[in-house]
Amino acid sequence: MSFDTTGPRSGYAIHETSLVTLRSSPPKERSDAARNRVAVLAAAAELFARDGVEHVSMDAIAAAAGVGKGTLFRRFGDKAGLAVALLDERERELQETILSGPAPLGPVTSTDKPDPRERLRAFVDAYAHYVLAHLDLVRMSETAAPGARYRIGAYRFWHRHTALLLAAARPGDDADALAHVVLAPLSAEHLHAVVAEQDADRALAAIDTAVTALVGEDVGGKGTRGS
Amino acid sequence: MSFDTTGPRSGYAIHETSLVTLRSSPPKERSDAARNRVAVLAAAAELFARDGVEHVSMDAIAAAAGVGKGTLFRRFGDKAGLAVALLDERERELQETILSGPAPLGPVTSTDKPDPRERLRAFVDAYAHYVLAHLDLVRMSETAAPGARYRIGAYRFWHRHTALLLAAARPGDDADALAHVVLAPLSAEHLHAVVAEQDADRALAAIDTAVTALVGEDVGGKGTRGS
DNA sequence: GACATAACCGGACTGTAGTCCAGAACGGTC
DNA sequence: GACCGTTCTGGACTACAGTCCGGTTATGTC
Repeated sequence: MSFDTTGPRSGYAIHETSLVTLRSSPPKERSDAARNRVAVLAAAAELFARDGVEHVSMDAIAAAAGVGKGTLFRRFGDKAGLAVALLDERERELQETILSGPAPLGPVTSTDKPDPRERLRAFVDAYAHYVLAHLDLVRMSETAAPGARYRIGAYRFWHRHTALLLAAARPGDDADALAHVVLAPLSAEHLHAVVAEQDADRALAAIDTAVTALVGEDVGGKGTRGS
Repeated sequence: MSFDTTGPRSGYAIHETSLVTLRSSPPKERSDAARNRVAVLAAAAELFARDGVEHVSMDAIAAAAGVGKGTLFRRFGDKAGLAVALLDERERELQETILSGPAPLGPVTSTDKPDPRERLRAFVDAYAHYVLAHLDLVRMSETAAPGARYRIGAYRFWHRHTALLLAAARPGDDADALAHVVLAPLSAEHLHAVVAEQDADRALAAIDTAVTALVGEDVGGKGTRGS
């Protein structure tokens, strides 16, 4: 539970009521600690790439990085934390686009204000692609410890974003609760299983179908279907 | 992976294309094996009730049952398998109602043929209640081993059922893929997290909102909403 | 540059899931 | 009731995640 809070990582924190960027705590990090952090991340990335995320033990990573196990766990908490650190960079990109990038993902558009329905659909699709692209790593970050998915800051970020869009698209509904439902099929565990059984395109299409049914196609909003 | 297939357990198997009841393999079970199975299940149930599912180790169960660890794993495969065996009874009840019980859950109605939309909503609600009632145990059965949820026969049963109803309610869509999406927010891991953060009623209401948006209210089918 | 203090380091240690296999127990046969 | 192939048993064994703490090293101060 005691986590690394010193390093220049974990880019975003979520303000209670709105999405806010916030560089994490003052970059006070001892030089040896910094050296080790880099060594660990490099070693982990290499071992994961070589042997597959599932077959790499924390001992092996510590050994490859030339670092003790204690150091490894002190900095990253657990296996999930290590995965989060490795994903941080790429995740940040997506987060930045969502916060301040061009439509449909972000809020920036030349004409009028962006449509929350389209933004939601675009977000779900983009996020699903992100998870699929780093499936094993994300899966580890979500399942290494029970309940990990819902504890990490990133999930709260995605949840908040989803809830804000839902609140705009479906006023009157319980956006916070609905957002969890929308995010459920985007868990790495779920996508992993579905993709293995069917294939990615069908899974993505089905998710889009469900989201579209929930919020509708676009502003013209003619319900969703008419049987 | 090598599983117990002898005992009178695991009530249903799923035929490739339709829902079929099928008592499992011939009840050929050696008397010592039967004795031990009962002892293990009884010991597990008691320890779980006393100390909480999370805090009971397989060693402890084996010891309490007066049985070796090897026996425990041979019969139940892993922790998830043990949970499945314990849930079997209650799950079977729900399955039976769905297969041959009264509407809205089952297909039996006095008037005309049952409406798949209502049946789907009823099923989702009933299943969610079932999971919530045995949250820790179901959670263990789904998360003890990675991907466990999607391997156990029960999931395939629920998935098949959901897919059949979806195929009737939304012809033209990819029912198999959509069924996975519908089941995603019903995972124990997900419900556990959401219930801890909000509460059960909001979670249930949100799930119902989403399902209703997907299939509509009833046969009268006037789309879902019109902004 | 010596000192004090806080932060960090690493490997021995613990607890648990899951494997393995030599031998015991079963149950059918003559 | 003795024999035999099959199935089951149980505890020693491995591998891994995660904890703990005495010793070490960086950094700010005089």
